[in-house]
Amino acid sequence: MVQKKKGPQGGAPGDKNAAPAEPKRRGRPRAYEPDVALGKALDLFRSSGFAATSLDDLSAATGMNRPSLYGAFGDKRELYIKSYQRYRDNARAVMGGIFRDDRPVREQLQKIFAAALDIYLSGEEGPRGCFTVMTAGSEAVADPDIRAMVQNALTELDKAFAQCFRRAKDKGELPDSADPVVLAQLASATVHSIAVRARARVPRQELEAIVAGAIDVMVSRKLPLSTP
Amino acid sequence: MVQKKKGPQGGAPGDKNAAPAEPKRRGRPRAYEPDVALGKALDLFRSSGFAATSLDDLSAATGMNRPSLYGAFGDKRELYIKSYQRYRDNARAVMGGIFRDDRPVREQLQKIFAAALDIYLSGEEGPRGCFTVMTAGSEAVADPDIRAMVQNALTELDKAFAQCFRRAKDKGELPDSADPVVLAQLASATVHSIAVRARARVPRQELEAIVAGAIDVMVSRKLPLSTP
DNA sequence: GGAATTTAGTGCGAAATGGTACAAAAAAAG
DNA sequence: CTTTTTTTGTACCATTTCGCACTAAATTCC
Repeated sequence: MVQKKKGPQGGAPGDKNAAPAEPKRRGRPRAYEPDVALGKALDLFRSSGFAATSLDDLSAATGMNRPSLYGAFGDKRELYIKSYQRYRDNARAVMGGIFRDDRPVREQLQKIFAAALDIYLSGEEGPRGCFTVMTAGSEAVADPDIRAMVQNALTELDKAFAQCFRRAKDKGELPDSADPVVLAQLASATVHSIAVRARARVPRQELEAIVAGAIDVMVSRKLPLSTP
Repeated sequence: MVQKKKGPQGGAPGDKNAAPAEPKRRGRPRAYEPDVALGKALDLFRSSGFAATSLDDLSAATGMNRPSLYGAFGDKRELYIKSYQRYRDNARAVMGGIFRDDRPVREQLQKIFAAALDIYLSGEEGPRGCFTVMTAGSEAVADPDIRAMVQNALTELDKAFAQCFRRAKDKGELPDSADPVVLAQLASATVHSIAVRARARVPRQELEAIVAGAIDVMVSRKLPLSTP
């Protein structure tokens, strides 16, 4: 039993605000919290990929035995997909906020890339990179459903960056000649690149230097000041 | 028996120029050509990755049975490493020439990216992307030897691009403000990005558009003509 | 307290996997 | 022709892997 035993979950009766839709389970209570378990599964998949992660590994990491795993999430592929969706949900939650709020582009880009680096470099046994990039490199070619999710993630990032640059251009932070879509693709490419390098254990400092250089090129450091 | 049966390999006696160092094998002749077999193994690994490729798959693809595979290349990991080295040798052969010869940067970049796209989009059952990126996403975190090779590949590309931009700057094709190292990182990032997208089956046309946009930003299309 | 319901946990089984032992085969050397 | 050397191909083994029956628990409803 790996996971923390769940205490009485209801709290005071009539407490509807705490956990959404947890009325009164009927049979034996679960010994795991699905959310926690899925997080552990995601960690494993991010470290080792789909094929190199066995159900036994997942079972050990989640603290659920295989039948429970199966009952809760379906077979390995479904678990992978659910893990990936969770990864994306989290990424969206983290990045979305930064993308949304209104700052000078340069500052915004810095925050976005820093957040990406945090995601890619986290992990107890080495950095784990970007799960989208990893999935593209493994399952995406052969599995249409998974591929669709990857494509989705890629275009979503492109679009977020594009909007970011479009707004900056509207605010006069970028020259008229700037093409938001092209800049967005460059920004995405920088993200992909640091994701790849992170998996190769390139030190954070180097990755930050790459990011800094890329930002300088995308939003030319020396434009709004003077034209020599 | 999948591979073409090898004919009498010597040719006329004294023919030393044909195959280098093929004197006179002593025992039973091999039923396969190691080079061809390694190529097939590489194809498989590129499509499915290390973990998802079984020795049976490799045996079937190469036409060698497992003991022969083992005798010729060692265990699965060694075979993977040799496959990767072969991939890199080939990539170097293709790209190296383009990097070396002396052209206007813009033209040179176009040729480099086109060559990369050819490598990434080839493959009978779908595009196979960049083996370096794939390996970074799978084996590189846990296996130090493999990781070292990946790091090597990454920095080699960075350096090649950097030299390319440095030369262009010397020739006056780039402004003094241009930083060859930063531009090189952007170029590498573009390569990584189209590699990832290729695996997600993004159509070639889109990838070419990304490349075109990136080139425009790196070597500003409208600089040598006028400064508005 | 007892029925119903839901989960946990053991354990089985069929298939696949990586690796190897061993004999038969094919060539050169003597 | 016999020996030696090298490779092939079959067969095998130990382990892992995925998935699922089936029983034992834990909880709610009556």
